[in-house]
Amino acid sequence: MIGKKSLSKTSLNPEDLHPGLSIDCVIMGFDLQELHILILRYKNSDIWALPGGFIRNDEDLDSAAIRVLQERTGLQLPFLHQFHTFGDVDRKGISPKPEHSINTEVDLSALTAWLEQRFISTGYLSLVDMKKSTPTPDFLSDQCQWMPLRSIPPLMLDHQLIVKKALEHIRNQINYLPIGVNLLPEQFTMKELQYLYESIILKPLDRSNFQKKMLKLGILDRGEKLLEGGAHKAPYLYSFNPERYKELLEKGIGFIS
Amino acid sequence: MIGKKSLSKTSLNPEDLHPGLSIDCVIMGFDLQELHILILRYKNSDIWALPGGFIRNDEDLDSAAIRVLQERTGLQLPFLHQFHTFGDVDRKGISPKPEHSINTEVDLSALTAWLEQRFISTGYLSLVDMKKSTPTPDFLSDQCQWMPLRSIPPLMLDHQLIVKKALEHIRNQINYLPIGVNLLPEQFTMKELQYLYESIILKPLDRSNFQKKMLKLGILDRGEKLLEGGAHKAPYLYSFNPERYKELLEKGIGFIS
DNA sequence: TTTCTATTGTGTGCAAATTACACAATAGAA
DNA sequence: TTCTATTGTGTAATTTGCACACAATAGAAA
Repeated sequence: MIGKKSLSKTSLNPEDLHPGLSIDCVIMGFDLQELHILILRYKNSDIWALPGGFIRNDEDLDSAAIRVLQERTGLQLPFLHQFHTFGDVDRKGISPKPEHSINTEVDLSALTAWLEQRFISTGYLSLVDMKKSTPTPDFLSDQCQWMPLRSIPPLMLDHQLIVKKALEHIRNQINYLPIGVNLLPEQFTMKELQYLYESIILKPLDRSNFQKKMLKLGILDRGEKLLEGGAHKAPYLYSFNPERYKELLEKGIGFIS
Repeated sequence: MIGKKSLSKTSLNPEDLHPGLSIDCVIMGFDLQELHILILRYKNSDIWALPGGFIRNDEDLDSAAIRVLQERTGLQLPFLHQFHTFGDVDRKGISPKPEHSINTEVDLSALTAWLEQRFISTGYLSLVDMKKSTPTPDFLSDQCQWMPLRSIPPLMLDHQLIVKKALEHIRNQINYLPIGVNLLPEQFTMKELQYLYESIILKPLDRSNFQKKMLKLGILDRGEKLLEGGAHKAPYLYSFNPERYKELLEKGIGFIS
């Protein structure tokens, strides 16, 4: 390696990076009956973008995605899944450019040139428990926050399209992705689980039949009653049975038909 | 553009290409009750590989894939679908290197260096009518031919994995991909259609129920009797009704359950 | 010509899943 | 104590899936 700086977890030296390719992550969470995604606001601007990053020469594509996920959410073992690679000619010019760098060893003009090239970008979908994640901005941004899907602002480049594709992917793969386990907290009510699925397929589900179907799958353990709250019969708290859940996912048997 | 050679359909000048990224195509056909894929044998070697190519700077990723498809099969409007991007660190060293070039204007050492770099590669699945395609080798190979899936030789790099992923993809998306229309000739018997699906899911289907299901979907037009051949009741020849087929694909309703 | 054989197109019965409701149970509010 | 909203469960009608039965028939065999 002849780079200005030896490789480290935080280096961003173009010489150490795989050229022409980036990663964009659609990080999904669920709260208040709504899907959320994590987005960044670039420094001194109103430009919002998906969390992303580059692939180091000594790193697998998947590892790069895991690293980006960890850096933005603080999660050690995030669930993630590659869904599409975006390669239109006009994917160039990440904005804004960095005005200064904390790391004085990095060549700023080289970095700016790097950020201006055309990038083909691989999209990764990640499903996380919002409450366990700690959103952290990257070196280009000064804000990183959860935003409900129906109120995300315009995004940089084709990031809107990437989000759309991620949503199509999760709908397509709804019976093969660990949606409940990753998006819900340890304990949840049947209604929360139903809202989660409804927010994905954008269609109402029959409460009674949904409940029976989920129970019949055998993936839920029933806990104690939920006491506080509503002026009505208290619902049970459920949790997933990890083994049965995993089994079912592999077979890909239907949560939703 | 300052390249040695102006851009043309056939140029392979590293300066004109997007760095670090390639395309690999799993081109599928169906014949004699078996799935086939198109593979290349590199010049003066026994090394087999998937048809692939690079992305030009003035070209979308999808367009590059279409171009590769057209060059290898001669088909004008091939069906193709991106399915996964392969990015492990050890994906480097396309072999063998070209010993000489027909195009003397291309810098051979630059080309060799280009072929030695690490490539991240996007996989495309294509479904074609074998009888309408004319397999054509590329500048690195001297053989291009259809091979039944169960007898493909060892392939370069991780191409075996790419084929495996393509098969998983087609199985996953079996109800959303235009399998019949693209893989079968204009007219076919119900049995041929059944064999096609069986060769994909690798499970036998009940003939009687399969037939009724397909007819009930309303995507088939029934033609005249097939006369020649077997010493038994002659089967009808069917063809797809393009409009109904397209409708059904969009809704994604199940050919196979 | 007649009979036989392999395969096609269609029918039938039963089990399982889907769908649309009905209803009793109950935590907290009135 | 009664009321209300919601939960957990039940049930009947319908659709779908699945295994197998059977008549029709093109060509081969007799």
